[in-house]
Amino acid sequence: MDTSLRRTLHERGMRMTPQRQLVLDAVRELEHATPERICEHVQRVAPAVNITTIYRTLELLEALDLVRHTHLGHGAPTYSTEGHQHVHLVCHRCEAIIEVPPEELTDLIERLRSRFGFVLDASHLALSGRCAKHAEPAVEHDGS
Amino acid sequence: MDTSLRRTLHERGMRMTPQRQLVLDAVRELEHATPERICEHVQRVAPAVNITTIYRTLELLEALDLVRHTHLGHGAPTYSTEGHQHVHLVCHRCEAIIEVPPEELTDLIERLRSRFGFVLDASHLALSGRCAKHAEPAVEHDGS
DNA sequence: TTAGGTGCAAACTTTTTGCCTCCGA
DNA sequence: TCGGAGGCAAAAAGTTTGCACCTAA
Repeated sequence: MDTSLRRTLHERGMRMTPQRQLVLDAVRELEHATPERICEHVQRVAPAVNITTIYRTLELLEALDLVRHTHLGHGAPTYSTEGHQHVHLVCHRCEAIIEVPPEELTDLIERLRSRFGFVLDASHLALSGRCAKHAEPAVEHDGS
Repeated sequence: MDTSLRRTLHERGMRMTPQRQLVLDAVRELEHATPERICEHVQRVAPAVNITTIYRTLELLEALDLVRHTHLGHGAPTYSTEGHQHVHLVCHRCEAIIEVPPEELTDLIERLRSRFGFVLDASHLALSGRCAKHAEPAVEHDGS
């Protein structure tokens, strides 16, 4: 399955290791997992794996574009893979997260690419705003 | 200028204080400032103000919808106000940030509101992806 | 036999908490 | 004089670094 990972690593003088495979697997299985959670997951199979290795491996996998991280609200970032495609609408009044299909962004993606040459990563995007329940602002801004 | 802030606080049994005014002013002046930078800025005028107060005040102002935070890349979040309107395209291969006018999002905002009741906060949005220079992925994903 | 990779411990950065004091309504 | 607010110190959370050891090429 990860022949291409092994090859990519080898091309760069790096090695495929059980730890790297386990971390990648964990990211794929968990989706939106923090380094902490990934570590716990990996340690169920290989208890000796250290959280330092998790961080180092996540950094590596991200540099190889195999995983990506997002800040959903406060706290630790969450990691996911391209396979996990959707957009997150994060309410900044409550902690609600609405997942919507990436098709909502098709037009925007096209526009950003043609105008700015920017390739939007729609595989896991977090957009902040207010959910239906909290649509009204907390403070009315008057003209004073 | 911040009569409305004073009133809002009072309605909730809270008080207007010099610290709160200074933090709000700092966020407005600096734009995209980290808590650290805001603290330094405030301390130029009032050296005794503690970073704890910065954090507490930012949390308060955010709850009142007067400021908002965004994660631009790694590291500490940055705070800004509604007055600072634009969208950030953050390249996750380099640290480049392209600022584009919020009008690019008009359609999306409409769609999210009508379909999901979600009010997107377009005042300072960070979209991650790859800039023109880094448009090609680091690893070619083959079918193997 | 050499360089990459890992584990471990410690350092570091960023944020939160507890507690005491101060102060305005 | 009561409760909100801020300062200070310590703790907690999250991440990085230094270093020794191990191992696959």
